[in-house]
Amino acid sequence: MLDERKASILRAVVEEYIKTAQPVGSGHVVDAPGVSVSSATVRNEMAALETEGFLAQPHTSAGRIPTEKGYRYFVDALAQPSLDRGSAQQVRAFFDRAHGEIEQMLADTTRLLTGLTDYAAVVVGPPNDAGKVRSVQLVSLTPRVALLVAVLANGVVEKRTVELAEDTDEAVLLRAVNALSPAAIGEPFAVLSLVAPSHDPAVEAVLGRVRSVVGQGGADEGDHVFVNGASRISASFEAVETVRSVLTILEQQLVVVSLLRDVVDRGLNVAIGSETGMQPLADCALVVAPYTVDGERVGTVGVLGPTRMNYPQALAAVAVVGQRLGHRLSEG
Amino acid sequence: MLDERKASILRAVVEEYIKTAQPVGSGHVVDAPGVSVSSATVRNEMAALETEGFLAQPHTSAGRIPTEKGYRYFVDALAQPSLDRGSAQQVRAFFDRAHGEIEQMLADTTRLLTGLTDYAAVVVGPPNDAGKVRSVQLVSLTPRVALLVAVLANGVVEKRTVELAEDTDEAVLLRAVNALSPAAIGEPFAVLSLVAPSHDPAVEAVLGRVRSVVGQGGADEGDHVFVNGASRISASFEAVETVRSVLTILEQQLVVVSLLRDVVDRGLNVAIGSETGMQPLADCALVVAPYTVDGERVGTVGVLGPTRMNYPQALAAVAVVGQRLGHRLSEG
DNA sequence: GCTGGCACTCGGTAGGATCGAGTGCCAACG
DNA sequence: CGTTGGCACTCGATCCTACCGAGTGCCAGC
Repeated sequence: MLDERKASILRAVVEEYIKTAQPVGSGHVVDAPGVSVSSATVRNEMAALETEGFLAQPHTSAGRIPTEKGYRYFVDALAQPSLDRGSAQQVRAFFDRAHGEIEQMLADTTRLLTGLTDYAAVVVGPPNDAGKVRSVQLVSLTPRVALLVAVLANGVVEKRTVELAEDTDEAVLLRAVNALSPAAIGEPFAVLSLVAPSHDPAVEAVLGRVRSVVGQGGADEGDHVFVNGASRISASFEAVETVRSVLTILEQQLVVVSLLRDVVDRGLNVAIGSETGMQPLADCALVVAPYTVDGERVGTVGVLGPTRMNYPQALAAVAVVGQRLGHRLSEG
Repeated sequence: MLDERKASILRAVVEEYIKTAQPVGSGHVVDAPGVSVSSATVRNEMAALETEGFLAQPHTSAGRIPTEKGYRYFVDALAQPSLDRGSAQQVRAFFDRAHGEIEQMLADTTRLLTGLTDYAAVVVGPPNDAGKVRSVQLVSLTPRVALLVAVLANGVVEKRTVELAEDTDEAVLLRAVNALSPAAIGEPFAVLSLVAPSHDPAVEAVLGRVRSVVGQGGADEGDHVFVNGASRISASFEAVETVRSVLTILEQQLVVVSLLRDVVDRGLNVAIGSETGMQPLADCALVVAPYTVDGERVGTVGVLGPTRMNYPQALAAVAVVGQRLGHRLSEG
């Protein structure tokens, strides 16, 4: 815990550093609110903050920059989320006219977040076992290939190609659907892999294929992730090397999903630097918020930026977008 | 047209520059195949190539680097596509085990191309009017929202949310589907917007919504684009500013689609620098190949890298992947 | 026409001086 | 005793200069 004055100084350093990306000297802090002492006193306090681990010096006789611990204290105790009027308006407008297909909407949500914060945005959609199956269909595409299409109550459409024996005709597909529908409707999608065997060998051949594709599809692509604004990463960092490694992370959907899940599971809404658990994100901070549909957490929205990000704005944007998105998906 | 020796020198300069990213001096060219003259002669020839516009000097007394015209000549006359054994094997393996859902497969194809070339890869999928409708369905999600799901013969699933009057019941949806199916099956998806009016006002209300969402959906999201390997862009350029502007382009799907379409329409398979028509891509080259399903061009694959890209490899990779992808989609 | 030789150019690197923002410390003050 | 002005000191950033060397253009001779 920091006393009032130290807290004010830390806040001033963090805010200044976020704005300028330059180490902050005692001279720049003296006229910050809550700091009505001389620069010499500020220096003493800053030295104390350094030994306590909140600030660091890039080199002797330079200003201070916040450490992860400093950012953490700032986020926990000093920053209060605030969204400027224009952004709030933008969010409202977005969700007022938001309509249409769920995936499209989640993708558009990443664009909204990118626009609000100028950082890369991530939205993890509802997992495919979140929605109960509303409809199952098998559509023949070619003589040897059919498409299994399942519409879930939350609007997600799951599809899998099903390879068929050469001589499978439409009637068999129809019978297969009739076997699948009662078993699946009202249940999670994954239940399709447990459909009971059929007496008819032709139908059972189809059901066998269905069981296997339902399982395997879920394994490697269980969640739908949407990423946007990767180009903003390159605006946040000087070192091209950093940019490359962060972009590489963002391209790996599975990594992104587990990263967000991990952070949310730890009960955090901000992960700073090493708190992300990923070495390439050492200079990044991740602000996340889960969103709920009918009281249940079904997904996450977040933004990824540099550790020196505008936390008040990012926190507010992520929070309000998560909340509104949940609402929007709840009402359907 | 260049004489044999000039061509050999140009080839040597381009290949060397692609490898090293350093201006190439006459000394590095003398022991290239086809150049059995002294460095003084090479200097004379290089000076000639410069006045002819194939080479440029970053500054006096530096080596030469290729101009766009130089790259163009190299691509047109000197480069022959070649895929190393390992890559060819990789492509074959990919398409042998490729199966499953079309969108997933197109996305995986971008990953394949990125892996082969180490450049950003783009795949434009079949437009939604390329496939004939195989099945139409209206699935009720909530009392006021239904989902229109159309499965096309090429495996693409088009979906639109349809808002309903409060009192629309399942029977009405069923009647609406019965009106839609005969009109649409065997026709392009867009035909759904022309479905004949129904006598039943409740059904007609649904059809009206369907007509409007079919049209509007197609307007802003007609083509499916898949981009991958954006992080490779940051490995290709030194200047973070260049990286940012190229990434920004790649994020705009509509821009990417029209860029590729434009290049293909001009009959090119390579667009170098300003040939792309986009100022931010001045330092980039785009290698594309259309792919055909049943003899009809339905999409494009491509890679985007620096102008000093490995053209032989990129040309070969894009060509073979385009061809194999077309095959794969043709057989279904 | 090709080649070796040569003077010249000019970016890149290294060393050195200077500048200034910022620090730590200390003595003095209320 | 906490606060403050003063001061010596540090060290990255900037600028200048010298120098090196890769590379060039040109020319005379083969």
